[in-house]
Amino acid sequence: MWVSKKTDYALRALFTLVDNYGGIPIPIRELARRNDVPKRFLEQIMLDLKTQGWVSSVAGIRGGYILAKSPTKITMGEVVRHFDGILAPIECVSVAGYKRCSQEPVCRFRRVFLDVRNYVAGVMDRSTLADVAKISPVSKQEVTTSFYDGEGI
Amino acid sequence: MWVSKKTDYALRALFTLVDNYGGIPIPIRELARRNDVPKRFLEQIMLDLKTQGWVSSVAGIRGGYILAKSPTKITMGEVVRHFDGILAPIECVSVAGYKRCSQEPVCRFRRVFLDVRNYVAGVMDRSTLADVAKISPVSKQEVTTSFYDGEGI
DNA sequence: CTTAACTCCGACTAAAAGTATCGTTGATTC
DNA sequence: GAATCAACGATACTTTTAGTCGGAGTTAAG
Repeated sequence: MWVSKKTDYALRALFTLVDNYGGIPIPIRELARRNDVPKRFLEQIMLDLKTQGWVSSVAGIRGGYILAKSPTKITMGEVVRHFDGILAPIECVSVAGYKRCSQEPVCRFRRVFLDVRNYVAGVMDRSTLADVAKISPVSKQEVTTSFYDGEGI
Repeated sequence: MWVSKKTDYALRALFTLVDNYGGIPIPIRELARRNDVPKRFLEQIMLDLKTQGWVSSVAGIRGGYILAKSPTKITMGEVVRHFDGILAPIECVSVAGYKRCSQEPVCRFRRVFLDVRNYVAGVMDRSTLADVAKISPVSKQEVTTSFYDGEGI
């Protein structure tokens, strides 16, 4: 698994804030409860999101968090990349975390990973929070079907 | 990065054996040297590949490893999945490592990850070692170009 | 029949990453 | 000034990663 819990939790909180965009601040306690995230851990994460300028906070009673930026201006790619470093499956095909590999002149499977990288980056960077917020949840039907398109995963 | 060094090293060794398919055994020392992999670590990995039935070994002097199965019968997906567990970005869209998530009925970004999973699984399970062995190494030119197709990664 | 070059096997370890928890302090409203 | 928040830094526990090590068993060649 290459999307960490931290990213997962961050996205959960962000989408709650997207739904609430323009409304009154939501306290961490509430964000944690609604999204089934450990409150103390979410605290850390929200602080991080704030540093990134994606959310802003109001202290004191009646305080909490709101989205600081339009959901059309934040992409899935930015969020995942921020918490997990790189989107690429392997460093030799990453820009953000590129590392030279001694085998580059002869490596053949590198192209396969490059292909994957390009697809993932494309999807992630094209998906804004606003876009994704409109998506309807994946049904069990749908998952089961797609699981057996290929050999599964 | 979600492809471990172990997988990387395993693939390097496997492609050397693919090139040598039908030839005499290659000792670990040689596999390690050619592919720039720590010998003692590769030892472990080769043993694992043997258990999987992908390679077989000859003990004693003049011994070493050969591919035990046709390169058309081993896929990138099998290898990566064996060492790294799952191909999916997150457990809730994986079969091999599926775990139920409390947010499934309301989660919207899950579909994005499902999309990624389907693509990755497709590419990986369709690519046999024989197919990939024919690929020419990625040129610097090519990488630089594709890096800037989208926003990079 | 010994020796050199191999594989095989289990245990071990060091470092990093992942997943949190805790104790306090400071801000804000009622 | 009491109640409810966020802010901050430190600490802790677990798992994964990326190896290393010593020695036992196997085989071919001289």
